[in-house]
Amino acid sequence: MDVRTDKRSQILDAALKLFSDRGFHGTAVPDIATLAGVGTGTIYRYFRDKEGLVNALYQHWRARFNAKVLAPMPAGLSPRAQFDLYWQRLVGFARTEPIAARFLELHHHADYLDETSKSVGRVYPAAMRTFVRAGIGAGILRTAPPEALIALMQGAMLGLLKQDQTLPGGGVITDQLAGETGACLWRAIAA
Amino acid sequence: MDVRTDKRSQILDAALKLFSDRGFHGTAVPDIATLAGVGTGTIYRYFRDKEGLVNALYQHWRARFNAKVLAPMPAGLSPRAQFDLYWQRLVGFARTEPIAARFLELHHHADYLDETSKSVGRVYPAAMRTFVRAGIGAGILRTAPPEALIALMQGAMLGLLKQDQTLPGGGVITDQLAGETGACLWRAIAA
Amino acid sequence: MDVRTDKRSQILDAALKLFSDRGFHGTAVPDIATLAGVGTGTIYRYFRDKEGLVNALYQHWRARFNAKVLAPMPAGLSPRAQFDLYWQRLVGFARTEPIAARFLELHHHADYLDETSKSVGRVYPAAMRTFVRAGIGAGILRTAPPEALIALMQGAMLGLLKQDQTLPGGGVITDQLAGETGACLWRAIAA
Amino acid sequence: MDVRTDKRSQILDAALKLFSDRGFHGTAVPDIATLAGVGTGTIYRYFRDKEGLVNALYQHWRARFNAKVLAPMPAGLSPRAQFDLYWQRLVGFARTEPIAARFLELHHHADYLDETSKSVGRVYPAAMRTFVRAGIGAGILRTAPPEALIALMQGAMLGLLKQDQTLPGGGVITDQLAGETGACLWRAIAA
DNA sequence: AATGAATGAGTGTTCATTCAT
DNA sequence: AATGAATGAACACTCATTCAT
Repeated sequence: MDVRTDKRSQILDAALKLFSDRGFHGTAVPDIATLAGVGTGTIYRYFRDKEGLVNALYQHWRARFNAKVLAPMPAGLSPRAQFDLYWQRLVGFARTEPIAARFLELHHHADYLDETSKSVGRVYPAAMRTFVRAGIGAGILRTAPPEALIALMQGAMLGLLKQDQTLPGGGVITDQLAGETGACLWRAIAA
Repeated sequence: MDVRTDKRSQILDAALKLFSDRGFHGTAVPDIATLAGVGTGTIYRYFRDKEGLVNALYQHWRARFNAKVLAPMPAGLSPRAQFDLYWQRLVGFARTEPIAARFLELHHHADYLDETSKSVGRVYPAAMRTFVRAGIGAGILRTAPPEALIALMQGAMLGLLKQDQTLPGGGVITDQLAGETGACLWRAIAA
Repeated sequence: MDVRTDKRSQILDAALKLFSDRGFHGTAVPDIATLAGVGTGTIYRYFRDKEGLVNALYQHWRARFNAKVLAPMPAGLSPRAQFDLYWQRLVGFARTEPIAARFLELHHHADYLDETSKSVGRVYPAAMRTFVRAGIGAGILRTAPPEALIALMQGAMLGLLKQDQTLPGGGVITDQLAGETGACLWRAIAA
Repeated sequence: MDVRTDKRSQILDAALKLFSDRGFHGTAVPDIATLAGVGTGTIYRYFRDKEGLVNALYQHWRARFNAKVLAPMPAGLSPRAQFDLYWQRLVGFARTEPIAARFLELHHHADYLDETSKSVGRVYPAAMRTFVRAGIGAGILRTAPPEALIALMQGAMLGLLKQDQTLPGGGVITDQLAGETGACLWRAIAA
């Protein structure tokens, strides 16, 4: 077990939890240290400063999100099956990593994110735009402004997340709920 | 013009702008005073403290939002027309008060909101739930978990708002975009 | 009595004493505040930061020193009388402002001094160089490398100051001591 | 070469350089370790703590200085020749060990020096005092307060050192400059 | 013996809040 | 009523020192 990596991830985990609960400015560095079970100074051995920490955290989770949701699709899937897989991945991420999902949403476009973070953050929206445009062009998706379809797809996920957070402990996004929402969503955007 | 009321709203306006830009913890009280054109101390004549200010602000705008979106519907509207009116009001609020819309979304469920704020914040979700349940019961809306339909309705708006914020100056939610999104949304949730 | 000016000079006085006792890095800002009888935060209302404070202090005292020592000489003085007056001014400054004299010596060429400070700090050495060169050219001062004469003039003062600091409370530089040292010094440098 | 001694002197060398550049409080212990090419913890195997290190350093160099400058004079030298030798030794130390010379000057009377350091530091001034008093008594030096003559002798050296530090790299104290300064100085103090 | 990762007391600085004017 | 200078608690961050390896 690599100790260095170990402490680093303890810090990242603690920061993830606190930042997504209280926001960046609402979280004190010593609180992160305490939750991580390390000394305050230790945080500064792994990250340049508090901003360096959020950025590392953002890049870490945004990259994982991208990897999971934008992984290559198996060839030969029908458009509907493609959509289902995409939706399933999105829901999967939100369910296995609800705190990270909230963190990513909360810190999108924050002004303490550096260029690298912003750049990783642009990957997913860009892929969405490409996907939607292609779908409309191929006559699979409704002929409507891409922004409308994107708003619906992004929003459906946000809507589920928001409700999930309302309940203590979350865990509301059941298979059935996710499936039904996906089905409705497809009906909204399909041609 | 009542001077007292005048200063109070100058403060509320300044706070709205800064809180929605930088968040609660990222905003300094003296900055609010400067932007409002009043002395720092003056803020404490109108509000108990910084938390009192956000709560007043939240309650003010949440109430206006509720009043606008949940206003009584004219009698005799078809379900579809009712939905259109509701959607139109939602979009209307987001377009005439984009900063307030962002503020409300950003501060939903923040831990510095007091019971009154939380209570006002529950009115709209509750109304949505009632509306959706009634719609399903009446066979107008799709037979699906109410949470799914709510997620779609809430989310569609959030999706538009998010894209709007991405662009500098916003203003992207055109009549056409709003209309098309509403139409898709109806298709998603209608029976 | 201008309160603003008052607090500012209390802070400058406290900083002068502590910086010249313990050096820049050895002095904690809260200690300055305590000695000045103000809150810690108050220091930052008058000075950008700790460096801003030392620089203000340095410029203040270096300017006073320059004004006193380099003030225009009455016309018609013999070279010897000119030298005596200059020496008298130098000793006068060291005696009336021993702490400032020590502060100036201690912080000469410190790397936290900004360009303005360095620039004010160059005035006196430059004047010395000019004076010495002119004196040599006029046959009044010994024909020797200017650096040698400057070293002697600067050093004589430093030598007195150093001894003064050794004794508790200082106050050793009596009129007689200053006069004799000046006389010897003149013998060293006169043609 | 004894490894233990070797590391110890690497540390002393690094500390000398940094302390004379940035002062005691301005120098971080890990920086000393890095410059010395040893681990941070190693410093604490050779010295109790940071204060122990400065004190060892001060005592080391003050002792070398004393040994060099106060070494017994060959018998039978004329007063003038004795003075010349003394001055030559002083200049020699400043030229072969400019960093140590600066270090000793900078840390004279610092409050983190312990009794031993202060005691070693008193040897040279005491010897000076004895020498000057004897010279005056013997009619060789000017009849003037000893403090005046000491101030001139100490100061001349300081004056040269100060100018040397002003120039990048130093090395300004040429044989000629040192000789001329010494000659002037003798003129100042000789009877 | 030597290390350097880890620590937490201590630093410089900010900012919510007060209060004399 | 309105102010903004003043405050000190709380923050982000540093660094002398320790200790497991």
